[in-house]
Amino acid sequence: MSKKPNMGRQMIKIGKIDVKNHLQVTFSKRCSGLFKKPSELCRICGVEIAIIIFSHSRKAYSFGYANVESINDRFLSRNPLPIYNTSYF
Amino acid sequence: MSKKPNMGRQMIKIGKIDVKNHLQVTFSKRCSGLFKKPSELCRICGVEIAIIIFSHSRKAYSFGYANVESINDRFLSRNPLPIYNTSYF
DNA sequence: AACTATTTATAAGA
DNA sequence: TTCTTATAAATAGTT
Repeated sequence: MSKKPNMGRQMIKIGKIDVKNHLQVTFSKRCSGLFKKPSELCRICGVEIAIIIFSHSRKAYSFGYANVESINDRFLSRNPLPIYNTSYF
Repeated sequence: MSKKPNMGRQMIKIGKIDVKNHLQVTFSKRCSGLFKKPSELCRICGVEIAIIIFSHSRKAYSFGYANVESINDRFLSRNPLPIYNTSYF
């Protein structure tokens, strides 16, 4: 049969992918991985995390992880919170 | 000398850590890891990503990754974008 | 903060 | 898009 062995994960240099199909696949794979860590950090350390992604088509995907304790805390304090810092724009 | 061998990374169950010092260390370690992936996704796939973390003390840490191309695009279109989706609160 | 064994994420291929 | 596999990357426990 002579199967070609799997090359496994390769080290890539972090830069813009120009092959459209490859970009789509990579984006899809990485997106699904992206949300695990914040979700875990929230559950482990009890912080709240929000992630916002703007795709090329300017669609906004947002994901939030929050625990009841800190939401309640914030609600009671009625302290408006900054959403963006200057680094964002 | 008889050094005890390092146990290496252990699998943890994802749940709230109650030991304060341990939590601080874990938060610190994971936070530094957390921002690499979005940053890479931005540079690889050319999307914009923002992350917001609310700590226990209600301090907000936000980090944004954006490329010039899409910022410019958004600026020109003057299209206001939703920041939160319903899952956040 | 550094080390390292091990788990987790993922690039390439199917 | 989903699975497999080899390997890169992240990290839990230790020092």
